[in-house]
Amino acid sequence: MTSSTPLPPRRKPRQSRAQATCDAIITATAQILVRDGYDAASTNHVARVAGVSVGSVYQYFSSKEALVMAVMDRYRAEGLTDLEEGFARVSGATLREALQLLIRQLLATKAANPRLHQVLAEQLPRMRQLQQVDPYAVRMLRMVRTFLEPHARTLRPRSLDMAAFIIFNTVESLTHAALADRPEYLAREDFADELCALVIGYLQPEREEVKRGGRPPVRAPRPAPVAARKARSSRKR
Amino acid sequence: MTSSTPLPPRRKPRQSRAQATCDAIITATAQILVRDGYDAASTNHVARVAGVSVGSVYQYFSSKEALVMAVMDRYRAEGLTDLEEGFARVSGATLREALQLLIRQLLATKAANPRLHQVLAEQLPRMRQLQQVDPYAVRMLRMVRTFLEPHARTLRPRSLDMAAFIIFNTVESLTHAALADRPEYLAREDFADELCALVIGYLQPEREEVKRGGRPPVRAPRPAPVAARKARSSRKR
DNA sequence: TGAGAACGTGAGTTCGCGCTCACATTCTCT
DNA sequence: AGAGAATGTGAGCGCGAACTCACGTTCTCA
Repeated sequence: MTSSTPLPPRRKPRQSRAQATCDAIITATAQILVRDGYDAASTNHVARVAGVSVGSVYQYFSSKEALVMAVMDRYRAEGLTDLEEGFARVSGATLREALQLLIRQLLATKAANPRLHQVLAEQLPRMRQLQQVDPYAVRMLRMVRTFLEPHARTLRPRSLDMAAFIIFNTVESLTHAALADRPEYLAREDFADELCALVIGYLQPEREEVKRGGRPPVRAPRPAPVAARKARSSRKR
Repeated sequence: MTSSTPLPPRRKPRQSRAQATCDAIITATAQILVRDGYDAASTNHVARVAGVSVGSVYQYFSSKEALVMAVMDRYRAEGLTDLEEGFARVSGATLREALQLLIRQLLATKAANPRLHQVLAEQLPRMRQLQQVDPYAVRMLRMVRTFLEPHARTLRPRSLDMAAFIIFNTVESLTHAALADRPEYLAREDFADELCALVIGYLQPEREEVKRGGRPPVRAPRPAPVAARKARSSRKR
């Protein structure tokens, strides 16, 4: 009874040789995705680049989608552990400091391999059709929520779940938008600063209206130690 | 010289019959996209649903991508004029009021035809490859920037271009994220409120730290270029 | 050492896609 | 009316994709 299983499940590598084949296939897929995009990643092409035969590809991956999914899993697993470490590293810091570090880390991760993250982000919806619930997203959201929890009393949002959803997707989406439209933003410090401001401003409790045309009412117990912005009479265009 | 042009350009409908055919094709494409997704929208299928022959499709659209692009153009043109009206309607309001209205309007638009907006958003990157610069995005960004301009003096962000980019993509992306992962959010008032809080919090000038405990001085990784010492009398500007 | 499991092969099958073209029909305009 | 432009038709071509299968090779382990 060595007949192949109906459809999705495939043989798992048991020998190290097989594991190597598997890795080579995933690596080749990633390479092609980066260099030539999704449409160029045909199974035959992947096999050729990986130095194996098509048959071998289908030993371990039930379809082309499974192939791309494997690439996603590999790199998202990295991102996940990185971020976990990041959370651990900032456990004692203030919210602001923590966010500054974490956001910068996330930006750096994507900037390190922009094309890959771009292609994967674009293919995410396609993957969602095959995988009803995305465990990666679930874990990410849970991490953010756990991070917010101790500060809950001092934060404005009442639903931490929604807050986690909003924060996570804001940072992730803006990174991808920059990746696609404004690649130069990724390396700019001020972009990271803006992301921080966005998240922090969201988390802070409400305050009075900003009056139109009036001076900004700084109503704080203590003047901000933040370096005052250089006053400019003319805004940049 | 009535020979067909090499590739991209196609005949434009001159008679009303042709215009009707064209409309039917676009409508059919949209229908299929909504019902069955991008992969099911083959040219033959589109033709069948539209009640015309494949040849007719290729009279007016040079490729399958052009077909999808036409669908995007149709619905984005609607969204654009809607938003333009929205901006006009809130010209006298405060920033907060204006944002509340505009964000709610945008959410309502997407909620009215969620599947379509979802599919189109997913195909946007593919379209970008064919259309170097997206005039829709450009106009949207310009509208947001123009909207921000009169308030510039009271806003925190120094670069209005970056601010427009961030605000537009934040709202757009979060809407799509909700569309895909939390469809129930789209109709919830509190979600719209959170989006408003996000944008307003971002635009407002900075203030004191949220944290009350031992607060280390906020050191932006990149200190202000000119400030030699902490200016205590920073009433700014 | 050898039997059977795991692994690897790649020519070949199937399929449906995007797209064309030679031709038919309908409209416009004098 | 009728010439010519505009519009519409759909069988079919070429192609390359995803995927299979009958068979060879290598490993494992009693």
